[in-house]
Amino acid sequence: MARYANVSRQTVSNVLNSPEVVKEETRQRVLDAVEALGYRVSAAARQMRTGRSRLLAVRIETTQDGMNVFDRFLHGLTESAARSGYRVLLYTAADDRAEIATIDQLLGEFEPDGFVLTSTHHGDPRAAWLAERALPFVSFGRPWGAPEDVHPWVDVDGAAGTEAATHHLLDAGHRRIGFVGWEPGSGVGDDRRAGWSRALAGRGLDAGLVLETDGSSAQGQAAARELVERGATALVCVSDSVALGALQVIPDVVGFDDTPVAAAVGLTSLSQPLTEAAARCVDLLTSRLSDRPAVSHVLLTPSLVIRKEPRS
Amino acid sequence: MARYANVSRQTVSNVLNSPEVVKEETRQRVLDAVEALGYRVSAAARQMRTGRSRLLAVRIETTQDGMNVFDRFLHGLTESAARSGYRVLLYTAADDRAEIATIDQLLGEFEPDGFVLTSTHHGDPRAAWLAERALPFVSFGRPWGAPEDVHPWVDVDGAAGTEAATHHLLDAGHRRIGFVGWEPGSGVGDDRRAGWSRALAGRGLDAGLVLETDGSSAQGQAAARELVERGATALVCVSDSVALGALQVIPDVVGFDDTPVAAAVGLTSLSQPLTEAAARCVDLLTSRLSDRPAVSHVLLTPSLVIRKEPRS
DNA sequence: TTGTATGCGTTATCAA
DNA sequence: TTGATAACGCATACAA
Repeated sequence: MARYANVSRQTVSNVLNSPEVVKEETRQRVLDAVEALGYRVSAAARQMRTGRSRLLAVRIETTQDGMNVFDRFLHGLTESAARSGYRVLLYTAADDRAEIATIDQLLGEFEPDGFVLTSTHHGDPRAAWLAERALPFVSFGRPWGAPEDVHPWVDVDGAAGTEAATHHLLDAGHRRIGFVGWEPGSGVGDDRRAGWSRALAGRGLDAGLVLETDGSSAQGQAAARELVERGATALVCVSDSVALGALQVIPDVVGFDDTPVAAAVGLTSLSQPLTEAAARCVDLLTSRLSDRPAVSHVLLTPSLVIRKEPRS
Repeated sequence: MARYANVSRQTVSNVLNSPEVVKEETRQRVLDAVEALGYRVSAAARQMRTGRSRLLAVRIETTQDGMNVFDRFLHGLTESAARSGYRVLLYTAADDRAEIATIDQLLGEFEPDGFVLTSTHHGDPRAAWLAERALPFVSFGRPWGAPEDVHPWVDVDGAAGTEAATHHLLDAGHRRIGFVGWEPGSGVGDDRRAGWSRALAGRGLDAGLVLETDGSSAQGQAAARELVERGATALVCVSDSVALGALQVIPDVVGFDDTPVAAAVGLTSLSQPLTEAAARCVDLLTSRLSDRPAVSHVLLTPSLVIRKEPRS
């Protein structure tokens, strides 16, 4: 490279890293050489010198029934990261402890510059572990049960979503709207439930038609049956999975996540702006990594995808 | 490290890479030091010296309707790779040309040791590009339209799957079984169709009830309507997407891929052994990477997930 | 504005 | 069986 352009290695490095310091003519000559020789910086060598890998590590998730949105988030993350000059490194882990162990190992070997945590929950040991060590990370999901700004995060406003869904049903004339949720204690589940009850409270309606499930369609269906017996005429659900079960019982149901299943069965559902969320995660992480001042968190609003007008 | 264990750096390296060459006592001392200091080899430094990154690169896919199986394959790949000491690096690309450009760039920067290609098709330029340069790669998907062993691959036997599906319907008493496929020329689609017609031929039945679609549920539904008009009493479909459409027309339908949507709507479907396929991809790649003789390809059989007995 | 020297952490080679 | 040395490619400090 340097020989080809008739300069020193240092000049080449300068052209690439601080172009303004090199004379125009020399710069052009080097740039031509870069082109001609198809030169690319070696990530490994650069990492050895700078200590930065330009790697972002993320755990790849799977769920039992496959009705999740992680794949779309991951795609967005990969794309956004690439735009900022980062690549995404994948790992798997069965639980929080295993994930911490893997992160620890990754840190020693590939030295990712940052981590993206997903599926945050109350008392999340992963966030605590990373924060303790002052490692750069962002979570897709709020620090449930912890102060709002203990670490940077991006999340989707579940409450705003279910509130909009409830209003949608109210506007169609429904007055006895139930909620099929998860067992309490799940930050995400409680948040989604809060939006529903807020909407009802806003119209002076009772928010008593609630039932908890394990998130399966089977329990969703059972819960829906009971709520309908208790007078519910429409249901807001914490997920598409339980909504799918509820849909067997009653037509006016709103799900959450807008999974392919929702589209397939004509289920109205709340769609998370996943590409946007992923992009914001990368933003937060990269500004942190380049010591730029960054906002501490981002809360996005889901949108209601209406697939069928409520009947009454 | 070396100082702590009172040996040279080289001895440490030997303990880690060729333990048999080091005296038992020294080895133990070094191992203790490794433990005490929480030592981990730096991937970057090792890569600089050896030229191997222990990275496998894969493109992350998305489809329009989200009814794909790639996420499960990717999870399996990440897990299997980790077991063999490799990590998965993700990238995105809009088309084959962009993918080749990205692979080229990756090669210069992160220098992945191997690539996993998915969604292979006739005249795939990616496989040709990699093969030309003698780069280690394996594809999940056969080299359609090329000699069987131009490169290592893992695939699922679509024909065997649709043949089993057709037999399933035949056994229930159906005699006029149609096939809803993709436009011809798609290797995967043609293969799946071949299994259906083979099963019918085996019973001396006519394989005339075929229609092509673009893979959407809408076209699946339209095709099903027409085939039913032409006398079909049951349908084998090239994908869950078209099967979903067909299901609106007639109950005895078999899909392909066993996506969450199939489970949601009670659609009988063919399930690909994706974890197994991913594991075999890693096997083929790692044996190639360590110059072990490897089988050239692996063909796996999908299994029929019966969700509803055919009526006859 | 450009060039020289150095070291990041490994491992291969070779000598002891 | 162990140790010394060199080199991978880059970026920084410093000298010219």
